[in-house]
Amino acid sequence: MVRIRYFKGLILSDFSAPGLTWNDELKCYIGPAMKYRDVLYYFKRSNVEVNDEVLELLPFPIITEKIRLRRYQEEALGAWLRTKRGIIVIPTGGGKTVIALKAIALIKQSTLIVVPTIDLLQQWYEKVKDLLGVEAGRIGGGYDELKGITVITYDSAYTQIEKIGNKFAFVIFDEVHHLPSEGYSMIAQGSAAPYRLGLTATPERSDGRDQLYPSLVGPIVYRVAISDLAGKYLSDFTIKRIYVRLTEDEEKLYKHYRGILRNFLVNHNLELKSLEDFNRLVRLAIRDKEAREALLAWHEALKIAVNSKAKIEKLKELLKELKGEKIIIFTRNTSMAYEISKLFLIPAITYKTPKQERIEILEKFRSGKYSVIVTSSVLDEGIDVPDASIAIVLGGYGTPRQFIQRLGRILRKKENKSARLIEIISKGTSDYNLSRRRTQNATL
DNA sequence: TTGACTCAACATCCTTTGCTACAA
DNA sequence: TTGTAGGTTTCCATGTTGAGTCA
Repeated sequence: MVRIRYFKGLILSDFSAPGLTWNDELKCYIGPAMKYRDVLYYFKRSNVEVNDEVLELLPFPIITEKIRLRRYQEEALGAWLRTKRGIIVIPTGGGKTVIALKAIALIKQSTLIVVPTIDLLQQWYEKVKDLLGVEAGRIGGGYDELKGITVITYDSAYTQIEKIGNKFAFVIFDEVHHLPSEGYSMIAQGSAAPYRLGLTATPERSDGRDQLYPSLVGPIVYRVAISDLAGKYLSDFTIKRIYVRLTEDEEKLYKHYRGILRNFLVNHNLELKSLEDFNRLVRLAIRDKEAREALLAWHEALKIAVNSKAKIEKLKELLKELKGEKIIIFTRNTSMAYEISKLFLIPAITYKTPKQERIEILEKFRSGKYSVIVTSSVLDEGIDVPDASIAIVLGGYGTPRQFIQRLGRILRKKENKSARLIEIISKGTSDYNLSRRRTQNATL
């Protein structure tokens, strides 16, 4: 007979099993709690009797479920149910939440839902009430209620997982692309939950840590692309690129800053061909004054390219042409967002916008009182943004994730509506590269 | 309870051009 | 003179969030 138990995010066992190592202090074999399912399976397969004291599950509430899934949602759920582990990839607006709620109704065991923002905490709380007929517990954003179905922020889960890691049989990671980061991955490791579901529209990470998914949650078990749903469940869409040139003054300044960078690289026999090269430059800049100047010059040049005057001129034309349409303008820098806000008298939302003001602006955008808003990257993810028909991208990162998230903002299905994403790009500059990087690698 | 503040964590951060193939 | 192996420092700036503290 082998005894296994839970202790502060770990699983403790009297006997050895794959994934466990001997610990002198605790005088037993230990491993991360996420190994629970494998360890249990290993002992059972080896015909070893187990005294299992790991889980102390919270009671599951009585629910009244009334969810009807679309066909692809059924398929996604079916794929996940085969192993009850893994990630479902569905575009924004494709209805990830209802699949997860249906899964909760089928599993019927205590469930922890991990979300990145307080906005999503509230949205999930409301959905659980609406579609399962129970009040979920909430942890984070000023709440601290532990219940059979609990919604928690990643930040709170990170600090509390040692305490609650054995109280849930099922854990759902919303926007699961956050999970592999160094700190947050501890949540998955410290949880003993045998059933795991990850949800996202954009699983790929630029740091390559998406390779950790199989061990933390399970592999991608189902994936549907935007183009698969466009026309039927999401709006049809078009993507248009408009190229502009820097003004003479901007080009002069741009070349000046790029020259500083280039001279430094040439003089020091360096290249900027990979992210590693770039990080090397960053490390150099800590001590070396010239390297620091080169890096600052790189920042300045990028700012000129991404926020060029020609883009604002083109935007002016577009706003005239698209009068009456619901438009979200996306920028890379907050300064550009505020400049446009001032110039065209458009409300701006950035991370500096107080919460109440943000709610008011979005409400007026929803009701149609505002037809155009400008934002940096706060509205990319995690906030319930009223749908628009046109997205104008003036600047952004080189990541496909941001591109797909922004596109998702205009794809909510409406009758007779075709969505349009318009990118304005400064040709012959690093802005062109950023745009190419984000669109080339995006699976649409 | 609210608001203003600080702090820690997370994310992005690289290729600027010559050539070819292909679609409009 | 040229080549190579071997560690180490989680980061120039900017944007964003949640949590905690204090008045």
